[in-house]
Amino acid sequence: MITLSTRECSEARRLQRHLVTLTKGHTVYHQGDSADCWYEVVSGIVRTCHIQGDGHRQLTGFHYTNDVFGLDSNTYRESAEAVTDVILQRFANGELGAAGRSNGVPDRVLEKALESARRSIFLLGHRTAANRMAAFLIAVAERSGISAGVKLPMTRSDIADHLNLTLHTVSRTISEFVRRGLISLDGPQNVRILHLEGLRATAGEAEPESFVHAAPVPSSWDDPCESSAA
Amino acid sequence: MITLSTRECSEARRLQRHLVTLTKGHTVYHQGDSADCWYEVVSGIVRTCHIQGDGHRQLTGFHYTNDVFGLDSNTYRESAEAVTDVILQRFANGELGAAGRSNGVPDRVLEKALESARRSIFLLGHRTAANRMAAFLIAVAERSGISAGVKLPMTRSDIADHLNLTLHTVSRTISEFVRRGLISLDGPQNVRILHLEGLRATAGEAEPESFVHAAPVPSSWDDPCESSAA
DNA sequence: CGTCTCCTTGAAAGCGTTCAATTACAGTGG
DNA sequence: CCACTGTAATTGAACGCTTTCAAGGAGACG
Repeated sequence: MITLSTRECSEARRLQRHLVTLTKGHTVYHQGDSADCWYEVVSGIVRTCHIQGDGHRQLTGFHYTNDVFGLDSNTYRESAEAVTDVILQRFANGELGAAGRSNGVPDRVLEKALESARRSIFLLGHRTAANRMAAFLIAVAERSGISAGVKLPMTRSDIADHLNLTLHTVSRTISEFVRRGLISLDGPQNVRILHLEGLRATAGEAEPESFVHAAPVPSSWDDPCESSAA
Repeated sequence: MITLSTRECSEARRLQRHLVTLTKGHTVYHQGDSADCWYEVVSGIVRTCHIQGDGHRQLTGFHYTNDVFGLDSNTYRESAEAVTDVILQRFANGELGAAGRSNGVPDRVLEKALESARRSIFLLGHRTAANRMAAFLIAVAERSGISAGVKLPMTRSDIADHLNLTLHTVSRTISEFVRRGLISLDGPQNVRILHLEGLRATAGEAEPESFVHAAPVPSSWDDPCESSAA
């Protein structure tokens, strides 16, 4: 199921590997727990949540099949919960080096985690509710294969906490997309994308034709002093 | 000085390593360039910016001494620019494996990048302008050592694009903090933190227990820091 | 001294939140 | 089968924060 290079496979063999099954709504680990394992999703969806001091919940990611989560150094700074029934593969962290947990996690796993974090940053960077919601739908659609329908097994509240909006705004925005003919709904969880280009434009990711590559910054970096080290 | 383990050092020796010097405002690389190097900041501050299709600029991070940036797989999805005069150490990516660039980047570097990405997510997850601005000031202060004054070499516009606000809101929020006695300014770039606990509370990161000003927050903070809780 | 860039501030408009009510639906027990 | 219950989703209306539009000020530099 999991695709690792041969080198990574031999590394992984040294780790304790377990399959974990959880039903919808249950917790994989809590924020503040000792972070001695990380996980890869075999099937289902997991959400990672960070609770701030004032009680605000921030959803730092939805993790689908082959995604990894739980790569924290000391204690988990977010909790992880099953959005659907899930099967996970658990990996033990190597013993803590001087720099904290470091050994035993293959490069590719860290890269995937970094990739995932970046997706969240780009999502949150969109300005308006419609921007963020459209970008989110596109992201979910791309993960599921754009094909026909997109499933949203998470609640509106989950989406809201992921996009830093309220569930009301999420609901209203989805309704607005339906009115505009961008998508249609078959129940709250089943979305059909009718007009992908329109969604892309709404997300702010379409090229407005008008400007090619507005990068007036001079690339004056060929000449600066450059010296090789050690 | 870069601190790497002996194993990482031997790995790093296989890489091409160069020192790069850039003056304020110049570009390290552009979004869309082929991503064949990553960088570590030796001195100064670098910002990484992502430009969306509609022209909106998102600032994905400020990178201080010892921070790394530029760890992209194929082409850079953000550009990197010098906020101040900077000295960087450039590392060549290993040759591209089947999974894209993977070899040659030590675990610790990927971990630092992941850490950095998470900080951005947590920042953007704060709800209001005051929340995000306070959290940003605290983050910058912690990086610089809380000590006395905090320097903000980046422009208000940079901060705005990092927190997903407008420069007007950033400016107004800073002014409000001054009015409330949380900070004082000595020129736009020099901040002195007068009431760290108040800032923490504003960021939403204080425990609800220590919430004294639950409701109104009048502008009677004029008196500098003193007993906030009990 | 003029120009430039950056920062600050006022006023009005727009958008998202908050408060509040209604609807839809799954599960449960009569 | 149907009422009852609880959770999730939708929608309306008013409020308020952030943006937008507009103007003015503070330094740096030639």
